[in-house]
Amino acid sequence: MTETRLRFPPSPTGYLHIGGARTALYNWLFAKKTGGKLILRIEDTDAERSTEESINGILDGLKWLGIDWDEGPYFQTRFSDDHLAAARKLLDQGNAYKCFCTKEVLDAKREAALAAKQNLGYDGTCRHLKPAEVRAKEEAGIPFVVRFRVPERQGTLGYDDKVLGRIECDYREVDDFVIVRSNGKPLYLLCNVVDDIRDKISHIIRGQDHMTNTTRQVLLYEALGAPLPVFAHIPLTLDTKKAKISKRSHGEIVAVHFYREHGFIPWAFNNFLALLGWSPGNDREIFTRQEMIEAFTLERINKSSSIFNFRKDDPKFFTDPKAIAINEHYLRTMAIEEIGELVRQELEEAGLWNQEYAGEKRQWYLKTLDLIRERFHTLKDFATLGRAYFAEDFRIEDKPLQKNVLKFPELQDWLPALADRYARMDEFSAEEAERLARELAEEKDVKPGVIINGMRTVVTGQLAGPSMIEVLTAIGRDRVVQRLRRTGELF
RNA sequence: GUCCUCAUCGUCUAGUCAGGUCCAGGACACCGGCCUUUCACGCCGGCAACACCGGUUCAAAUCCGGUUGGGGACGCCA
Repeated sequence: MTETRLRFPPSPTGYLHIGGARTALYNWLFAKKTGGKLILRIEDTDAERSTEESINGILDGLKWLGIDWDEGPYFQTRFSDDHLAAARKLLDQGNAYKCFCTKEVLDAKREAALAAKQNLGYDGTCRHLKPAEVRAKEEAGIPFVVRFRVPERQGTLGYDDKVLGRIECDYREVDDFVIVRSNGKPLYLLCNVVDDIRDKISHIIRGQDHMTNTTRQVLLYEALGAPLPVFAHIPLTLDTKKAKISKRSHGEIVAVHFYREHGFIPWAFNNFLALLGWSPGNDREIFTRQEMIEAFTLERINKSSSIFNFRKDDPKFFTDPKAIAINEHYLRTMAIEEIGELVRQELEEAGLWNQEYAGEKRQWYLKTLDLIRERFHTLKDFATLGRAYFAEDFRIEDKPLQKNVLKFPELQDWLPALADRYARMDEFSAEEAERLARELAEEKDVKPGVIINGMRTVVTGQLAGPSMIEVLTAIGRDRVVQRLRRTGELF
């Protein structure tokens, strides 16, 4: 069997969004699974909308996700000679013709058709122009586009789709489409096919929004004398109102960089994305890279589109709850050393990183992460909710402050007193520290919870957290004593 | 308007090709309980779906037809 060759061809007109990322992921998975190659091709033929910034954004997004490619990035505009040669060939073969209809006229016709609820396609005005007429118009300097001449055949054309099965369409339904602009620049439908032929692409995995393009491109392959690749049209991701997600209407929430900035673990996000339109056929949902590569097949991609279930302005779930759940799963189960690396980046960004965490304090660092990761949702939480473990300038949240501290003014005396007892201990052990706390509660005739919860608030700033014993050892005697002694400042 | 296409819990989905093992399984979310003098994790339990109508068949989520609903495309964008 010859090598499988896949491609991911983003147009650099904006950031990488989750739909594109998922398409890239599926291509990547299939390439890896079949031992093939993934080609990255930047389709920048739309000069007006393509930007350098966007190219970098897409590359960064893919790198963050860990989707690597074997060839490229190629830039489509570098191959315009190939595209124009193909257009020339089609023109010479009679598979294409020059069309002198102006954009204004076509737009007007389209608008009229839309208003009259008529068919929208090109009416073929220039299709039957005689050679002499063409020559005359050319000599008169009238600009023209090159249109593909859809064969006049009975019956249907189509292709076998790996996801959807046989797709067919009547020849009469396909309008003559433009392959070269009037400014001489080739268009997507043509460029895409020419590049795929040159790059020897064997499998095209792309969104279902390309289905009508594929129908037309099938004709291009035939006219260019090239074999058809395997097509797999994957379902689209829609928003909760079942509209196609787009950068324009949804903004940041559908951007890959949003998830990087919100502390997602890259592979966890891939794992979520993969499940949006694919399943292994059993109840398995969590996969390592290797496991997913092995499990992935085109046949198991879903036919129907899925909904990206983010709820705008939801305080608890800032994106699809399942995405967060999967991220949490990885956060709790990944090897602590790996988490350590990811959190290191967060701490560095927040200015909380201490080089000793990689050296003599490494054990403490990893143990602390392991202690606090249980109730976190994203990598960001280590630097925010977990700030008290790494710095002194942590904020005491208002809710626990009210509930656990201010409600008991006596704590102003009790907690510093407890701090003194801690300071006097020969050896600071968790068990003994807890015993002393309970002893104090008994002396003052209050429930231990008053002391313990007050202490948690003062020491960590949080309403919730690991058991107090563990917190004490993680933060360490010196810092605990210091913080308890300053309880009065909170009143 | 035309063409293409899809249809199982709120969401992601298993089951559909090879009809019976499915009064439909898992996950997320939600609700309740256990654990925990915090909160979570974990564990246990609960809620919740075969779009509709016909046909084929001893038997239909599964096959066929239609209806309805959803999505996509119809650019000198990609």
